[in-house]
Amino acid sequence: MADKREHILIVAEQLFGERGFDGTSVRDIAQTAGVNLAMISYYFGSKEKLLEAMINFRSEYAYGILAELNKDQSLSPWDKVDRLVEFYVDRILNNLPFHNIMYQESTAFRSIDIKDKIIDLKMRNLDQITRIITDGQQKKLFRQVDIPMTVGTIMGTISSYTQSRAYSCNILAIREDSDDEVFRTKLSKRLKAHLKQLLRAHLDIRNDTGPMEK
Amino acid sequence: MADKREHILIVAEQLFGERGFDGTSVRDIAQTAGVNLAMISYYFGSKEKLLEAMINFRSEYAYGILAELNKDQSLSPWDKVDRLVEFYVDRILNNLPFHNIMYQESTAFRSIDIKDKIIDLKMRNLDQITRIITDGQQKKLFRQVDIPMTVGTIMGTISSYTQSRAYSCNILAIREDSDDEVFRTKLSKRLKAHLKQLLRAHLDIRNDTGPMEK
DNA sequence: TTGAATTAAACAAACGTTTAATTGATTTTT
DNA sequence: AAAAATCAATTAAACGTTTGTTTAATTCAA
Repeated sequence: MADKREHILIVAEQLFGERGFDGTSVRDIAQTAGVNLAMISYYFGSKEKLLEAMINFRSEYAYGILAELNKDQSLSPWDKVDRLVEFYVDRILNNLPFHNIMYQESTAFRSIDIKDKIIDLKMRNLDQITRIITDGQQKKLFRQVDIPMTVGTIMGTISSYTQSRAYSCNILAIREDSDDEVFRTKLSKRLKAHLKQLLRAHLDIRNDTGPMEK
Repeated sequence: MADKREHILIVAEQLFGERGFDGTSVRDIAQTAGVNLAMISYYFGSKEKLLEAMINFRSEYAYGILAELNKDQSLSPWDKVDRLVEFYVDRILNNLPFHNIMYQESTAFRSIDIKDKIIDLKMRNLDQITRIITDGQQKKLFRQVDIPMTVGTIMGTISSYTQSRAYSCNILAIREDSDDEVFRTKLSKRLKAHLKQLLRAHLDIRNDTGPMEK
């Protein structure tokens, strides 16, 4: 085992993601990770600090890519939106356990530290997406929309299908015990296609609301 | 206290909604409800069956209204979509604790009974909304969209803002300790406006995707 | 030999649930 | 009408686990 500390983090991520923070005991983690119970206190101090360490561990890598997307001058705003959708769907689907934890922990307020970290993460997301959309607006391609709500739509749509595997499999018309890869592939395609179509219509300046046909 | 059993259910709903199922002890519930600890086993059998009873208790009332909306012949599909948005935003915002529980419990699989109940609830929602949208499609007002994904968008957008009060208050530009009513009113307005605008663009047959301006 | 890594064992507290006794009102019997 | 019986409602206490954390001893490499 190369890095025992990291190994514990990954095992804990899996379990927290499946059973929730309160639904997972430190004994569960220790046993699954194949380490002694006391090692968790030894490395992290407490169960709660383990969660905090996990958020730090996973947050770092997420920042770079979106910022890069924004810098790329060669991409049109429309291309950027498509890339954005692909980026988020891929990132969430490839990190389902962690996403589930963030998802659950943003409701529960475990500690001020953790709460602030999660809000910080969300704010950065919002900030990056805001730049992409305002850029499109300045170039007269996108219409005026409620940007924070639009971000909620993107994240919320994805979450609503990562949250309940049973329901999702039902919709995707695959067996509930299907391979994880099959599940992700099917869901990824479906989500990306939907979100792209949705955002094209939502953002396009030519779709600014005229009178409705009755 | 008129109906002690119901009173326990309501208190438990509050606590589960705030702290999660695993984060709430039966002693918490008993103390907050002002009843003896043993009464919870006496009335419900177990903590898990209390949750099940709660889902039954809350599920019943939800069905009627949407079905009625579908029957109403005088409303155009566009009107129905607007009503739909208003119905869902209101219902969720007026039942935040229960919504949070459903939200959390659809990830955790507490028991097969509970899982099935939640899926059943979701399926009924999907079914009702499907009727509204296919109706609009048959009348050549709505274009072809991925209906289950669109439902996910509606529910997910709302959830993404009911899930984390701290973040939402940040976006709504109100203080985090604002009155509950203030929070709901502001969020309701914002969500309804956004979702209506979004769905108008998304569903309108005139917005069927032509080539994008570059 | 020093100090970090690892262990089994123990800790007190909290957990969900059960027990056995008691209350209080309603029904049945005298 | 009074007494007895019945049964659901309620209680304090205890049950056996499980919880997160700590201790003190031991291993192991530097």
